[in-house]
Amino acid sequence: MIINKDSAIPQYFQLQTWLMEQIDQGIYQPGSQIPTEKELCEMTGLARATVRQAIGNLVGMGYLERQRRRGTFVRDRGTDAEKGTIIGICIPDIRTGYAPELARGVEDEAALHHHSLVLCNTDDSYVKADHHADRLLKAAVSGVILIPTATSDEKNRALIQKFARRKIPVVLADRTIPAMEIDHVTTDNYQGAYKMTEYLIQKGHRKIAFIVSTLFSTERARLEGYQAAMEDHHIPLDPSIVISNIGPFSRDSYRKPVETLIKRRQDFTAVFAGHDRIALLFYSLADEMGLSIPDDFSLVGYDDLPFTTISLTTMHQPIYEMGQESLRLIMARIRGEITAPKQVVLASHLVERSSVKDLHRK
Amino acid sequence: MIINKDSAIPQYFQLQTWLMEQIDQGIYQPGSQIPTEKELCEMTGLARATVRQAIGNLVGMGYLERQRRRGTFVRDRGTDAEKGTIIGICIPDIRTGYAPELARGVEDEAALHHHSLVLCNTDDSYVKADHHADRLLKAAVSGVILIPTATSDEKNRALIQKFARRKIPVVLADRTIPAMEIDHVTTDNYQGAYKMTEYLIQKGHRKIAFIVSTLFSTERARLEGYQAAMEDHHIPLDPSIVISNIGPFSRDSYRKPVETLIKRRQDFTAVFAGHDRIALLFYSLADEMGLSIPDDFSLVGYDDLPFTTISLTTMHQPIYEMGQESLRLIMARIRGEITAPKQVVLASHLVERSSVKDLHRK
DNA sequence: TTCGTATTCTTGTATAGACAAATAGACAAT
DNA sequence: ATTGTCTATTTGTCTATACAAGAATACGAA
Repeated sequence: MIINKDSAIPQYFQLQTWLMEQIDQGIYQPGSQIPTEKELCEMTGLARATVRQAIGNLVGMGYLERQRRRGTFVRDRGTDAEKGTIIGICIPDIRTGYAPELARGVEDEAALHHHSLVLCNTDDSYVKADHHADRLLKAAVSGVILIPTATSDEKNRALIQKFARRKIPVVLADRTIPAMEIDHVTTDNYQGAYKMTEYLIQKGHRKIAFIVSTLFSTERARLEGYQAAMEDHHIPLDPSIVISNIGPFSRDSYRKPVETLIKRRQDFTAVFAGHDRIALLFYSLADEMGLSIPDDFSLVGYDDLPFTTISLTTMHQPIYEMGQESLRLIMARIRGEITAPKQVVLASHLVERSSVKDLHRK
Repeated sequence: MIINKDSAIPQYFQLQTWLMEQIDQGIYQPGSQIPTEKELCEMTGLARATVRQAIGNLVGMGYLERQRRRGTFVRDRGTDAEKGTIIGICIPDIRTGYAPELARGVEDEAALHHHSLVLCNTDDSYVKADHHADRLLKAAVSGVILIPTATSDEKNRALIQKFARRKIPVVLADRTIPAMEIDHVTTDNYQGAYKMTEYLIQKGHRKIAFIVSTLFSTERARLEGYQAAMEDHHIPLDPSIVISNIGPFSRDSYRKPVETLIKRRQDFTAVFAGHDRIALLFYSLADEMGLSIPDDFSLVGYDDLPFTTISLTTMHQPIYEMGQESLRLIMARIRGEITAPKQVVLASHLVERSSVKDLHRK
């Protein structure tokens, strides 16, 4: 019946596997008693020590629980539900940009379902991300929410592969990797930038400077949206006021290009900053140079970070919701509720404040 | 010799314990081979099955590793080092104040030693913190870094007790609990506020408004430092410009008291804001009311958060280092390197920017 | 009915012995 | 020098048996 004595598979292992199947299939319900050792001996024709070995292993694995004289029972909380699921999150830097908001969204959703969140800061460096990956594997996480680093798609793929080999699902948040079939949660950056550009055009701006780093899929999409909007409105693109060959954002490294751009302000009437932190830098440097926004030039950003001292017109991204969705997606994947790669795209909306001058009503 | 056959303690257990002791004491070095089963049988006079039971348990516990034909070896990485230690951190909100900087300090130090950090946001609520505590216990964390919530000391103590019952050490970061012997890492808020107040006095200010929430040990200490400095300089305290009976900070709830205070600006020349986020609110509201700092009144803060659009004179707190120290302390406690409660107090320093007017040189 | 005691069942501990499987190491053949 | 073969050793798997310990249950006395 259950045990094949001629099989190369050890008999205790056969019994162990069979018992696990019964439990997983719900034939032995959590909390209920499984047959006694003696009964299992009779059922399988094995010696008691062999039966005990199988049961002993399952006890060690958290499937069963033995009680002297009373019998052996299926553990109420199955194996990993016991510890609550642990999810890893790899973000560039918890201190900057939208990372805090995203992390909070993920964590709130995780707490709601009694999961735990392990935090990793990559600083957009592949090497750091790789070390974190090893650490997350050691900590036996059940899934990973990853914001791809500012490196080649190749390396980001390798990183994901590292988890895939251990059957650990990965969900990309915010940024994506081109030509890769993988779960991800983003906003429609192309549409967002398109609409923002149209907004500026509608306000009478035709010379619109643009600054992003093409290292990131999000910012590439914004660049494309900007270009498409300009073309659709038959406005010639001026490459000299489009800066895209720069690295990941830092105030220091962006200072020079931004300063240079501001000095050339006779060539444009508005600046579309790739994200709010760049826009903030424009404010700082404009202030230093004795200029004011939107009097000397108009400015828009992207993200809608919670700044309180400036009044920036920007594209609101639902960062918190993106975090929540990411966690929901990874949990659905872990539970095997979805099989095909799923892409969630959230809508953004324009938040009009006072950093753009309407050129029509001078 | 090793085994007492008459003892009530099972013989396999005696052997198991003995082997663990040998390993812990380094008599059997990591990576080295322990005696073969046969040898152990001869050494102890036990049957091989009994010896195997002891060894089997130790293999399950991660102490030993069996290799067919080669022998049984002491595992290189001892038991919990295997999975890396998991540390929990409970902070009010990862999005606000110094929380991101603190979390980053903790995480960097943790990553350096291959530990993992589980993030919990308490929103300064005891109920949320309590739920997080249950979750951290389930996740089997080895230690917890806690920022006490804005509730009674009683409840915060109960929270710590919850961990203590499970022998999980807790380190308090930033805030402390009065009359409690527990590891903590703080800065000297009393001294810091004292020095800051002296700075204002030295700049010619005598009517200095002060605003904090006494729910927090840090802010209480700052209030005391302020009062002591005023008294030491024989300046009478004016209770009408000291606001302390307010709850945890939020822009909405602080808006009214701050506005009211600003309207009474004929009663003071400078405001000492309990922390930078309050100071930032002063900037916003002053701006709304058409006032400017430091022309209409001087302002100082506390924390030195990385604002880039205002130029606030403030007390720099080494938040990042506080995070690092917290992690070092909890690890030392976990490893049992310290026994007596240890308090780490880090130094702050004044950062002079341009939010204070020197009243001497009008 | 209630309480204490004896019985019985189930897991816990322990022994003795056997064959299987894998591999280090010695030895032989190429 | 390399390769193949054999042997001894060590862990892996398995059987059969025995008694101990603890808990549920049945039974009998108060």
